[in-house]
Amino acid sequence: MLARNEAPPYQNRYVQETSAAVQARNGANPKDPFNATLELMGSRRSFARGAEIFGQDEPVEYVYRLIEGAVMTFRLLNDGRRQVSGFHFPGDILGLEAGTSHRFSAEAIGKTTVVAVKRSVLTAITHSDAGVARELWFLTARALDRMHHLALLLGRSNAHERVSCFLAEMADRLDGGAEVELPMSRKDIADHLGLTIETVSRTLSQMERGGSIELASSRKIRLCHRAAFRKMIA
Amino acid sequence: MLARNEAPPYQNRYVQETSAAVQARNGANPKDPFNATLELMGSRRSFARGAEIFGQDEPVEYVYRLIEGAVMTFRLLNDGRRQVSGFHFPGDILGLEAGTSHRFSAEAIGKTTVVAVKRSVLTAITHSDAGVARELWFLTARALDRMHHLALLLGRSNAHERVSCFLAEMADRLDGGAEVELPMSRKDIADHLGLTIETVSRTLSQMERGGSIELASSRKIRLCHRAAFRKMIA
DNA sequence: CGTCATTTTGAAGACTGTCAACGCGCGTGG
DNA sequence: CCACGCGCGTTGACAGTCTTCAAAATGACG
Repeated sequence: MLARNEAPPYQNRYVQETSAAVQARNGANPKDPFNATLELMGSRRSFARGAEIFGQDEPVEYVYRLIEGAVMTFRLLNDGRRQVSGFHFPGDILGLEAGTSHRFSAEAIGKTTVVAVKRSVLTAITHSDAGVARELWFLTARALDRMHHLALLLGRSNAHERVSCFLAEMADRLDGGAEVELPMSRKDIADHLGLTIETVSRTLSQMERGGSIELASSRKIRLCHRAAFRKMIA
Repeated sequence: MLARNEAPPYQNRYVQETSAAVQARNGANPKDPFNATLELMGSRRSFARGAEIFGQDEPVEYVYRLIEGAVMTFRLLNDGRRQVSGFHFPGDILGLEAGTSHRFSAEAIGKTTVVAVKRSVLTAITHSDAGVARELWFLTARALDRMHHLALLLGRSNAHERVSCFLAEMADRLDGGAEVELPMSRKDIADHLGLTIETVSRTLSQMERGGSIELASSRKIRLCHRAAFRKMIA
């Protein structure tokens, strides 16, 4: 019944996943070799709210495993426009790049703890350990799948669908039952969904008036009919 | 001076790429081990215009290397809305999935020839050959980078920027100098850019009136100031 | 309790979508 | 050879959604 046991729509098509990939999504499990390796070789670091973990175009020095808190990744245009590509939670791997520079920035939302592993170490391992190389591939493929989902949302859905889909996703990830405590601001949500803060706010208000959600506070949202949210964007 | 030597904006941040990845982008080079492997193990297949190469949610049987023609990949919603995630040209790898089912569909645009390689064979190799595993990772990472670029385009730019960016990308890929011969229809472009065919058509007409392009025919477009297109979405 | 950031709400406007008609190119068949 | 139908693309008028601009309300924090 727990939210974490219900795969988000864009993930449940993975008929078969490596155990490590599953564990990476569900949180720390020191028994699995891949994440155990990360934990062993890495060192803990903490970031305050708003702190940049890494920046776009910077060389990749570390790969991060998120232990606590929340992180968003995004791209910026020179005129300030921002596209938040995703929100990341404990268990997620961050900054895993095949190239040598980061293709996007990562910023802590609220206080965040990570385990940082030297990318060079990880790379070195892939030369000998094909299992690790495949694991990196799986993680990247999952990120790619999410981006396909986001592109569909951004390109072919309206504000109501975008917000619904976002809430459904957060409900799955944040694991608070029907009650969702959002760590990010309206601006962050808007920049993720390709909307403005006003439209996000208005849409949430309309949804509350329509009875599909309840806004305990601006960040604490109760989804009344989760199934309805789930099938929003099949 | 050739278009192929000018990396598109979302690629030129790869400070370092494997040689095979570079060759995969630039077209057939039988000397590189990865593509040579594909050619050796695969068999040629041809598809007519509009033919489905593989469908979303189908099990992954083959991985394809595009030899001739053009292919588009897309996701569909049950109500018919479509998001074209990308257009693919000779040298590109198609249908490379980390999971067991395709996350999107692929359809031939015009007559297309591919080399199909059993995915199981490729997978088997990754267990022993870490180099191949890393190669698959690189290819997936490049696809991911493109999707980030697309998300920024879909989420944070207007019709004019989207079309400009699309034309710049096609000019780079199609390698016809300033003259671009588009293989895809207005509908395909619209579904890629999150617009309607009318908006795409209108935008192109406006660009022609503004002097930035010339429409020799509806599919043959001449870019007058390519640099201007390049920096549209930095 | 005051200040400032965040969020909500309102009104007006812009951009894109929708609906509809027309033009063009092309293959088919009379 | 030309009429016709059909798919594709273009253009116009209008409508709708979302954005922009503005201001009030709420909440966090010293």
